[in-house]
Amino acid sequence: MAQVRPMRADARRNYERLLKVAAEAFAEHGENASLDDIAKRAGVGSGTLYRHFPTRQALLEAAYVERIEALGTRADELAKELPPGEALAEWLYEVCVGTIQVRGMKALLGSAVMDGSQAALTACATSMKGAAQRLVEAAQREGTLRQDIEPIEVLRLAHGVSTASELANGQGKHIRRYLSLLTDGLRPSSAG
Amino acid sequence: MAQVRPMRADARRNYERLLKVAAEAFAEHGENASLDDIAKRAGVGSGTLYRHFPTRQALLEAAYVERIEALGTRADELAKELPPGEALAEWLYEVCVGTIQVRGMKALLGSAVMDGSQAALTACATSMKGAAQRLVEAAQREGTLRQDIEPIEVLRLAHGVSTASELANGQGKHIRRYLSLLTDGLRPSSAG
DNA sequence: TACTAAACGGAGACAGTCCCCGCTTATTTC
DNA sequence: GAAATAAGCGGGGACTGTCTCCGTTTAGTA
Repeated sequence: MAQVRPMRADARRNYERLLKVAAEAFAEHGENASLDDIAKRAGVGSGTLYRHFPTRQALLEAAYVERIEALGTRADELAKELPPGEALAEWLYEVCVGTIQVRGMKALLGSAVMDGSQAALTACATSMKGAAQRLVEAAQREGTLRQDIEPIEVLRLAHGVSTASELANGQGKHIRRYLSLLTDGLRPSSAG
Repeated sequence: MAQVRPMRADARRNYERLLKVAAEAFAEHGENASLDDIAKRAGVGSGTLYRHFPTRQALLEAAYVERIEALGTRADELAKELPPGEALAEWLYEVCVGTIQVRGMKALLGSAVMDGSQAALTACATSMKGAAQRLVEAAQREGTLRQDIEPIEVLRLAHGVSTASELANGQGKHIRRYLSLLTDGLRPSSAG
């Protein structure tokens, strides 16, 4: 394997600054924050930005990997603390909250679970899918989640729930409700 | 009431052409089709386009009202043909299909059911919400839909289902499945 | 200190939005 | 039919954003 020579000091510095500024900008203006503006705020030319991050996706991804990987870790914590079904439910809740509250993460998570997206191979995607798989399989073993459903489908449906909650425009106030509608179904409960 | 003087013949002509071209363009390039390009293809200046349709939303709406109102009519047809629960299910399916297949309609339907959107007062929004209300209330009376859910929530959830199906990227192949997951819930069926 | 490859940065080509305002024309009036 | 007029046209241009190219600068090395 070719030895990867370490980044030059100035390059590393710029890279870090760009990431920091980008995270702020995406949080503030959403996924369409101006890239030239991010470069400017980071005190570099736009050429530098595009060299480090060839696409908006790449920058978005880099800016939020940590947060996404934290969701992966969180999945395992929840798996230890709660019974599988509840762990899955709570994890999906936290995923949805992140999706809505951190502007810019929606696009990223979306393309991570999108069939045919190049992003499907990225660290974010891998980490999300891994976490989902562990929780889903556990819940299925436990018998609280139907067998005929794939981990990635659960992620896609969660994304759908985020979309629905977003339309209700309450800073995520409706996530719990819509998630439980999805879990319980739209039919009247047998208890009702 | 002030008498509304009819549009001048040339104005009406341009208006019609713009609508026709816009519907094509949105279908082809999605909701972000270039407006100047639409003007050009319709053989008018961009000023003319912006005079008739001050915002992209306005154009989108005008281009698709008919189709949306057809969905309203369709709701009533289905209500006659099928028992309420099934009518609602089938109608939601058709709504989702439209949302996905006709590029550009997603944004429109989305803002129609979005809380706090100006579009919430438009013809599209009214017609969709009316149709949803009729079907939802019938299904609730019949007892096949839980009582604690609002018509607009059903529309939002359907929009979520469209989003999820879109991520699965099969030209709507997954709509039926995701819609029934929503209807039945994610728990194992009592039959299984 | 001198060399070199890596990295920088910003000008500029391009695409999109949207407004402004001088010009054109459909309609009305006589 | 000609003149008057207001409704409507249209494209130039200011602005914002993307992304590339290439001459210049600089970190790392010997």
